[in-house]
Amino acid sequence: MSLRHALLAALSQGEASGYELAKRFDVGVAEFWSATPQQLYRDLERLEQDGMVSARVVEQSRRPNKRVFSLTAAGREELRAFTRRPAKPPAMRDEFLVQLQAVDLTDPGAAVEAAATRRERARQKLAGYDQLRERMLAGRGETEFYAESSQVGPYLTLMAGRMYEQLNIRWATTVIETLTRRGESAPAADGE
Amino acid sequence: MSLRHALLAALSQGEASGYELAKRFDVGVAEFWSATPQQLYRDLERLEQDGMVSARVVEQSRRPNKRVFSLTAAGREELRAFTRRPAKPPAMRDEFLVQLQAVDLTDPGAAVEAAATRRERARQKLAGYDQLRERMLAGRGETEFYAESSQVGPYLTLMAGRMYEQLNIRWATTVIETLTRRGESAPAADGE
DNA sequence: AACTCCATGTAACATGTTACATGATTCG
DNA sequence: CGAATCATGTAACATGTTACATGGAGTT
Repeated sequence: MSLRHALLAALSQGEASGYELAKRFDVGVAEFWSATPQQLYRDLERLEQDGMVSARVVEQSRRPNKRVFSLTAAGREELRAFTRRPAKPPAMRDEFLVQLQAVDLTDPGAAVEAAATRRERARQKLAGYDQLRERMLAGRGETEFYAESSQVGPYLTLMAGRMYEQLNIRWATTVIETLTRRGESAPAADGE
Repeated sequence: MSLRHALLAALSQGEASGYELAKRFDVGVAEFWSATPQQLYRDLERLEQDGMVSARVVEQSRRPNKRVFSLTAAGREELRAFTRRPAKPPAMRDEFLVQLQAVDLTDPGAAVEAAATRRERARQKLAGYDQLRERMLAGRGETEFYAESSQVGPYLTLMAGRMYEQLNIRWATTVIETLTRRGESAPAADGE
């Protein structure tokens, strides 16, 4: 029961429609909680029924109307209560690591390609995060920012995302180099 | 449908019982794929029905008997096919990051504590990984190891786990310092 | 004319989590 | 004697994923 909380946390940064939240969750900011659009729509419904968020229809001229959600007092209270409870340990699901675990019984070429894909993805994510960071800092240094801003939370989670992608880049590079070097010296493990 | 593949990958390192796999998944090695014991038992059943693994009952003297699972030829083939398919992007679920995202509207004290817990956990995981690493290297240097071993896959995933926990330690430290410094200068954001 | 973007949803299905049950053995 | 460890499971429930549906506006 925790996408609900992720949604509340996202809405604590300001109101948004389901579609906008879907983009945030699918693409970028929320590197730490993944969800598909369908989940969002479903859980927003439920949050509304539970009185945690309220929806307001915004009519648009040459676009479909949208329902913009914002936190209610109850929602804010629930979010506060959540932040005081101990957090569950993080859970990861990484198919590429599963594939790599079994690399010794396959063609390492596929793994090298997959690592390159991973690295490229990480670079793009990192670039996105860096832009966001510039916008948040708005010309100030980190120390100034910490003193002035009321957005320390989002900044710290953004830093987590940045560090994570930097790690991905470094690590993927190691994987590529290691497997490539092996492929050269040993003539590849063909068959069993 | 991918815990199945994680199980196949785990079994590619040698046969194991459900209970043993549960420990690997719950505690340590498989930092990159989390699962509860119940899931494992259920999916092992299914894998057996599908002919991907075969079970062998091992009678034990002063312990309950156990069913030890190993890959069948079909299972190994399925695993190979899986490693050749493009991997889905990784998915993370991290409650602490959700809490931190909303830190600006709560007491930062709870977040500092949570960060300290996270750091402690990361240290313990890292220590476990380091031990495992020593055992894998068995006195050899990395270069030697890469040249000799048929366990490059597990080693590389282990490295990913190590780097990830090192990141956690560094990042949690930043969070603690930042929030503590803020708590000193500003007299804490009480109420709204 | 075909395609992408905005915007929201339903329904069916697959996975993951929690609570509970069992029963012997070893450790303090 | 109570707790932890080994070892496996069932059942109920909560979440997450996939496929499909709709429909106007702008873009190539």
